[in-house]
Amino acid sequence: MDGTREHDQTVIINSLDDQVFTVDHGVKRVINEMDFFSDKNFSKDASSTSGFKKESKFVDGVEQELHLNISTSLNLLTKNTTANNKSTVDDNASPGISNEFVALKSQLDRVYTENERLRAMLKQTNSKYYSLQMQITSLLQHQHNLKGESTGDQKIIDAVAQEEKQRFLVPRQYMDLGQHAIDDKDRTSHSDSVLLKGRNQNGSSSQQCIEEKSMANELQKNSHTKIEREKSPAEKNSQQWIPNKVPKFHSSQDLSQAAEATMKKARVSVRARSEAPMISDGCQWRKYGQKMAKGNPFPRAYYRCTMAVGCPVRKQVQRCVGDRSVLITTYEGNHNHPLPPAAMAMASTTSAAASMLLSGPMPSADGFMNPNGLARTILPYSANLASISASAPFPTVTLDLTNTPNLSQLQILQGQFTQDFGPGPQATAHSLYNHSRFLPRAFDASFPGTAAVASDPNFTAALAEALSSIIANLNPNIGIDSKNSPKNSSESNNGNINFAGK
DNA sequence: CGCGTTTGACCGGCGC
DNA sequence: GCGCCGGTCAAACGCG
Repeated sequence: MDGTREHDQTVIINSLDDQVFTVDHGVKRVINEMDFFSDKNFSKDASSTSGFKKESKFVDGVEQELHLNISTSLNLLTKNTTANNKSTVDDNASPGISNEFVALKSQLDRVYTENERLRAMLKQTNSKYYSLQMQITSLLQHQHNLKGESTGDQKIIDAVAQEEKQRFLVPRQYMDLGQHAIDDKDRTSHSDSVLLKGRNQNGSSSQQCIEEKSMANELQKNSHTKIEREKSPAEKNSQQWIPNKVPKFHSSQDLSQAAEATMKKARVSVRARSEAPMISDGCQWRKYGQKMAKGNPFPRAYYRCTMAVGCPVRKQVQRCVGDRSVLITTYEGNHNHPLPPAAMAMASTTSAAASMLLSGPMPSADGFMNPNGLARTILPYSANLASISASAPFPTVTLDLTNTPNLSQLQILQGQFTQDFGPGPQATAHSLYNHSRFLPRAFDASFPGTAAVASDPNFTAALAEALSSIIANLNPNIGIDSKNSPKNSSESNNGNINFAGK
């Protein structure tokens, strides 16, 4: 019965303190903080995850190596192995228990198969995002190099300007929207409804959302107040951090600059349940300030990215006044440096969401982008997950990861897509279909342990990655300029098909 | 001693 | 013009 002892080791996620335990014959041991974005979790080298190495031995005849994240899902899906925090098979099991063991084994086999499928999905998604992020980074760096090195070459400048102009054609519309939003408070309040409806089902939903919107608006408002003194020489040279003022633009060149500035000022707010002071997103942050925000008893912490000198990315972390367990993390700016795979997920999420916000092809009859329509169209299946606020000069997309939409909600998505987008490219529609197959599976509340996973901040961050994947697929303008990298763009689509096919 | 955090001061924008 | 507010700075402090 030695083989059955392997079943005694299970992984339990404590959704409250984000710690992962192994249960070895009833002895609970804390391994470490689980981080869906850490290298080790996505690494093929399972041995690097020292704490989970023992998970590798599992069931006879089944591949032994399991990744942390998959192991987590596995055990969460197998309530029989986790529900009681103890082994379901005794070392001295009688023959009468053998039937139960066989049943458990078959169940584990099924679960393992399911996890294999999920693992393939995760790997596919992760690799796709890594690829996309690297393309974005290289493109941005290439553009900056062109700008910086060829000040005397008017042709290159013009080419870059032209490229920028095309790239930010829609953000120009957004600038109109922003001004429009400022000038017309009625419309502003109307757009606010995007945030206020269709959210949490609990009683604090409105308060939470209002608080969140307030924070986002505060960010946006105060983004104007960036002052020259904060810029270090390195930052000035790198052009990565420009004052958040909204200058008046008269020429097309100014407009492109404005669009670029707007692009950098797009904000992504992530709501996730976490008892930890900060969600783990794989980046290195340094705290540079803390303030008590009006109307919120919890302090707001200010962090800046320290992975590279002069990286303009900043984030604010604050607890929701309505629900203390909800951590609101607001990201601003784009990284000016390559990111480790561990940080790629959240960075891709925020980047994709910001890109979606700023480059979404959302023309409307009146010439303005309707933020409601934007949210409804780009995020047709995630009405409870993402929302867009355009009530301030700088847009904010909010990823609400505190909820787990039910299956019925997500099953509507496909229909909504066809309705909103009409018959689109086959690859895109296919990828949506695939995602819609993936998401309900991930969110299905009927799955044992899903709620616990969903409440884990790291899981929610991983969920954000999946969400951004969908967002990126729905919006072909996101992430990379297709004309610059048609091959990769094509590969991306193919990847989606493969993503679903497995 | 170096690095990160804390915290009071300072700044500019905005509303009245 | 004044006060409020959010964001940032930078000196002081703590920790390894």
